[in-house]
Amino acid sequence: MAGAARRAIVKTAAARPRQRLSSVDRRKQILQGAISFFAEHGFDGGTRDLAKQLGVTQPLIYNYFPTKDDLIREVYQTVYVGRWRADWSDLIGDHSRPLRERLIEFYTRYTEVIFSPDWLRIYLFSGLKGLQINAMWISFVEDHLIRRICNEIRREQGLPSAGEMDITAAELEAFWLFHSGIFYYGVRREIYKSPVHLPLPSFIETSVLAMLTALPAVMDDVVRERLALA
Amino acid sequence: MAGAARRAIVKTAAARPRQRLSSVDRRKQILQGAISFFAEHGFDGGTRDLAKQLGVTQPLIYNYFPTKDDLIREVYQTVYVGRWRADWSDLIGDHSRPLRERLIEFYTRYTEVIFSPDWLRIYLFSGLKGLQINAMWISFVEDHLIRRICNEIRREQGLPSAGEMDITAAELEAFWLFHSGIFYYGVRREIYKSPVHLPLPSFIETSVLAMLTALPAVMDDVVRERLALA
DNA sequence: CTTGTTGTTGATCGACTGATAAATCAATGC
DNA sequence: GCATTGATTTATCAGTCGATCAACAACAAG
Repeated sequence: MAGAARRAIVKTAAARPRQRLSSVDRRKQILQGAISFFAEHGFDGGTRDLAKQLGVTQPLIYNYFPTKDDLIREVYQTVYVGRWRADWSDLIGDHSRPLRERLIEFYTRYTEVIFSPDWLRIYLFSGLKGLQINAMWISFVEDHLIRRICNEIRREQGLPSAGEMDITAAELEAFWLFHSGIFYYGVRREIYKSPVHLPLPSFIETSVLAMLTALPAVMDDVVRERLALA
Repeated sequence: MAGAARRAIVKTAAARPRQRLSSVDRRKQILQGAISFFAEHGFDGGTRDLAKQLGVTQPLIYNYFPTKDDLIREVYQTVYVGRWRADWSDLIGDHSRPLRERLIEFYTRYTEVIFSPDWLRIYLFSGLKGLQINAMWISFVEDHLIRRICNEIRREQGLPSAGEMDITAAELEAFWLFHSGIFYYGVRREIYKSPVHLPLPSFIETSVLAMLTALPAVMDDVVRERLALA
């Protein structure tokens, strides 16, 4: 009787009835919810609040993830490892198109992925927590993007390729200067909600122009130094 | 007797006796301790741990700061409002020295202040917490530094001053690109503990070179566009 | 309609949080 | 030396945290 009455209430009330999902679907739902929840509240956000946002009870989370840390680990896995696009490096090396065009397209694609509050906020949180995610992402960016782009600019300038002469520290840092500048545009806009003065496409165009003007100057400087030593 | 015995122990033992400081000194000590503590652990760090790091008991903190939020507010006040150097803008406008030299010196001084783990970590934490500190700092930087530097570069290039023709969106963002790039060097080094390829002085030199090469190019672009419209 | 499986919940534990109040102790003035 | 003032501590409260477990309920098979 109590059961019947309860069921009736449950069917009419706004408070939705017990939603019964398949094991895999529920797991996915919790993981996706956790991504946006931890992005907003940081990893110190409580599992009860996360459960409330998901519309389930807190112990249910522990049915799918043994500990909160396990859940967090999967969040990282999904957001970072899962969003790196393998074709980014291919795009950079596509000699059938002018470098300027390739760079603009690359940064358009790249920022489509990382300029989301989820991606940026979790990235910043994890950096402050001292996890190695950021250092890993940075070294990945350096190996798969920055060194390649430096090499393309060398090629464009008629300078020796990376195979013939290692990318120098000055070149790497000069490119990091630009790359970080673009990253930080996203942080200003998405995290600090600070007004930016150009829409993203124009900003990318301007940045690529600046990049392609400044890097050859730095390279000349470096190469001149190398030659002086030789 | 027990008192005397205790005093004797206390004088010799490592566990220090009840340190009785003046009200103002204790307040300062707690505030300074809070800066480094919150920088390391974030604002979710517990007051008990902070007290332990200070070598005092937890309730003592509440004798000087009514709530934890009050303490945090004073941390912000001390770190940000208190560390802006008024002479930075003067330095930039000192026409008796070449612009390149001024910029190198400015960024040397500027990074001396902000490239500390305390400053950077609290800055990043507060940004994620949604406080307005960051947006405030950014607009301060834009008004007191970036616009002035853009104006100096205009002057160097024989272009109309900011008074005659407003600094354009493209110029602002182009400069933000560099400024953020320098900021992020500090984040990579101090927060992510990621290897950087140049020591700071060389990095600043390279960045200023890149800046002074690229910005005129962007400006030419902009001015050409303006003239075409006129 | 009954039974078995399993997704889901309510109740609860111990540890820890910010905060309070009363007790204690060190220094100062007399 | 003694009393007073105020800095500091001990003890404690209510609330929240991550985590556990037995009870409950939805669906499928028989």
